[in-house]
Amino acid sequence: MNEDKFKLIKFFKLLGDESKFKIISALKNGEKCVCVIYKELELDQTLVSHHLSALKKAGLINGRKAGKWVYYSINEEAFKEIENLYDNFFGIKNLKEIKSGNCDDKICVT
Amino acid sequence: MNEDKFKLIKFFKLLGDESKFKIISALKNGEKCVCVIYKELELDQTLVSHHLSALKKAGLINGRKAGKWVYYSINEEAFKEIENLYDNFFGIKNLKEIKSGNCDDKICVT
DNA sequence: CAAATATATGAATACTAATTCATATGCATA
DNA sequence: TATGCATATGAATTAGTATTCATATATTTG
Repeated sequence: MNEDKFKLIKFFKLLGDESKFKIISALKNGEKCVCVIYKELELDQTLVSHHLSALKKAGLINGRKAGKWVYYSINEEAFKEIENLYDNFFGIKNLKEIKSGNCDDKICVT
Repeated sequence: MNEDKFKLIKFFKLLGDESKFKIISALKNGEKCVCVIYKELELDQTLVSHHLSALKKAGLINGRKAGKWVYYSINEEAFKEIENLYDNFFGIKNLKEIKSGNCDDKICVT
């Protein structure tokens, strides 16, 4: 489906940014508050905040507020979904044997 | 390893572009020459050419020249590698149970 | 060889997204 | 309540990348 394609593209676009990738990596082993994340990654607080809000908006992470702090964690369901979508689209197991799509066929012939 | 991280990020960045994503999709079932690709996707020849060269440079596709034509195909080895790297980094199977990384620990305490 | 076709390339332009900057909000506590 | 810390937000700036444009190269064919 087409929705799926865009979900995947969006996921790739987000994770294709080094800062966001690092943030997700940092959350792999469980939730962390913003201050821990940005100190750990040596990134600006405000920058991390922007990235977090993009990741949250995309549904890849969850936020939990506790007092002064906000704890972010990976949304495992979202990752599972992405992994399924990926398998449908590109999973190596789905690559068919080479079929020729050469220029003698109807699309390319002049 | 760090090399691996950058390989993954690069992959995501490339596939995060809709045109490149479509091109890879178009190659799923086997090699195609440039003219088939750009007509099929209704994209400019020169644009497709640029994207193909980026994908090739990144090692995600192979090119085979035959007369006037150049046939591109997915580099399955590269995809396998990426899939392994992904599993190591984010694979849902690798996500640990929540461990708290809260602000009482040494990093965040003031 | 001349003309046509397939592809590539480099520079110009247009976009998009990341980063920074200034500042606001909310909560905790002295 | 005044101060300080944690986080968020919006605007300004910067950087990076996609797309287009003009053109070059290679190959095939009449």
